[in-house]
Amino acid sequence: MTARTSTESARDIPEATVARLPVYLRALTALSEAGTGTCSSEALAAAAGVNSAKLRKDLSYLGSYGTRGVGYDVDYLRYQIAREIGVTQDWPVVIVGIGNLGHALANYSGFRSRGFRTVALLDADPARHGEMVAGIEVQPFSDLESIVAEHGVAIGVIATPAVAAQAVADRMVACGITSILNFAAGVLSVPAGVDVRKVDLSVELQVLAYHEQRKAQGELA
Amino acid sequence: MTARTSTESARDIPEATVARLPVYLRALTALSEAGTGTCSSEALAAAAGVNSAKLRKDLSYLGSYGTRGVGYDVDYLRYQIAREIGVTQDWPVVIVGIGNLGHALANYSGFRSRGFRTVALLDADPARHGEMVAGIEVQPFSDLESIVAEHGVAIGVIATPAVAAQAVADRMVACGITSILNFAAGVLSVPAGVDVRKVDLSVELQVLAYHEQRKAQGELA
DNA sequence: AGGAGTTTGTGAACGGGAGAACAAAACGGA
DNA sequence: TCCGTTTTGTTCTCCCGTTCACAAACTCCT
Ligand SMILES: NC(=O)c1ccc[n+]([C@@H]2O[C@H](COP(=O)([O-])OP(=O)(O)OC[C@H]3O[C@@H](n4cnc5c(N)ncnc54)[C@H](O)[C@@H]3O)[C@@H](O)[C@H]2O)c1
Ligand SMILES: NC(=O)c1ccc[n+]([C@@H]2O[C@H](COP(=O)([O-])OP(=O)(O)OC[C@H]3O[C@@H](n4cnc5c(N)ncnc54)[C@H](O)[C@@H]3O)[C@@H](O)[C@H]2O)c1
Repeated sequence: MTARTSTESARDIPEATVARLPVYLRALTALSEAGTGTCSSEALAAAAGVNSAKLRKDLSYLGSYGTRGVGYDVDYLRYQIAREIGVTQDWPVVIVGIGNLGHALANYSGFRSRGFRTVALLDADPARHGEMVAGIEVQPFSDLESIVAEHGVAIGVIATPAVAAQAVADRMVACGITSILNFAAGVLSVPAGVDVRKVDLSVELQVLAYHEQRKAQGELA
Repeated sequence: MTARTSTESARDIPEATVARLPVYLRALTALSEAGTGTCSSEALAAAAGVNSAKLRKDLSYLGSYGTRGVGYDVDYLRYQIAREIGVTQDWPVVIVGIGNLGHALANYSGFRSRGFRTVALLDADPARHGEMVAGIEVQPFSDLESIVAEHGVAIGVIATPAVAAQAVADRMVACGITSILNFAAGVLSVPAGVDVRKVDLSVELQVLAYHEQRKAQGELA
């Protein structure tokens, strides 16, 4: 929006790099827990499953945190990446649609341990209200506005059926949520300034099926 | 492997296009159910949430299934895409790790309706054996080999904790599975010829957090 | 102090995908 | 039959991301 004259970490990081930083972060955490103090770009790249040149270029967008001839300090680099992607702070999250998938998400401990705190579970079905899931009570969807206002929620997760997803997204956007993780099928339309990421398991399986079919065809030749 | 002298559909489709074909397929299904017989690239692109030029280029890799001045026949195009990505046939699938996420996946009807049939639910924990989930009995993980052989399974889904994922993948590969959908964190190492797709929900949230943080920084300036 | 050995950070070449723009083709009406 | 309209299929250009390759920088050993 405005010109970016601020302090450090003001350079804009390529999207492809942003998507890999969490992978590096996880690999560094594993190394740290294993007692490793220092690692080379080669070793970290192997742990993260990427090319080492790509890793070094990715890290170079953050700054020069390595030492030539030595490598990277695991804990220091871990902190720098965590700070850059914003997981040093605590992100309140609401999950809407507590069905099969919503239950699994609510019970997933990996979110909490990475800086995401589920502050509410919402569902439109009155039969679900009051149920305790992972220590949190399922509340009516109509409580969305007050909860978002109270906790300053910026991130919402949609796990409702596809037909309800757009309406849920509209409500979320209206009350100030600016990032949405969507598990429902179909495209969400949201105003500019709101980020949507979509996870579509059917697409993943269908891509696998395509390649599988090609393998089978090849064998006939 | 060998030169590709076979019949039609022998051209190789770009990966980015392959990943979008399932999206077009879903949009076409919705149009068909709404009674639409014909649609333009513009209309279909809007329904799928992509640029119309991109859509036309994607479809051109399959062949010339449209009619200039008219558009595409919805059902005909739907069949052509389904055939190309291999969802006209039935794909048997095994799910390993029937915990929170495994339950949700087993209960998900969207897989069955898109040509994927869950033939077995496997778990290493004896306490889970015999439990019925979505009409299927949870079986011991050691039954993997016989089930894969019996049903000709080519696609496996891993929903175990991260520590077990590599071992599960090794067993899958050893008994002939050549496509894996992995929900566990960390990188899987598999031999060439085996496709792995990874779904990492934490990464998705962290990417959202990164952009969210940048938005917040911008407001201070 | 100096040289050999490592490893980072980055410039440059390369490849693939996105989007604009247009020619070719089909249709409909006169 | 012919012309205007619509929409596809494709070409061309640009941009982003990947990878190679190497100079700069640091450590360690003699
Ligand atoms: N279960 C899976 O493994 C899986 C996999 C891929 C995609 N999905 C998608 O995720 C979504 C949820 O799947 P599921 O299996 O959990 O479905 P589900 O039917 O079990 O749960 C949906 C929940 O959303 C609630 N809901 C419906 N309308 C609502 C509204 N307007 N506001 C708030 N809540 C509402 C329902 O009461 C229900 O509890 C679906 O869109 C599905 O396509 C699920
Ligand atoms: N629940 C979620 O929403 C969610 C989200 C993102 C990622 N994940 C990932 O998905 C995986 C599963 O998550 P979950 O919440 O279902 O965990 P969970 O602990 O509820 O379930 C794991 C299941 O795997 C079984 N298992 C363990 N070792 C096994 C082995 N060697 N062979 C076969 N089965 C084995 C366990 O008995 C258990 O039933 C984890 O890796 C998790 O990080 C889960």
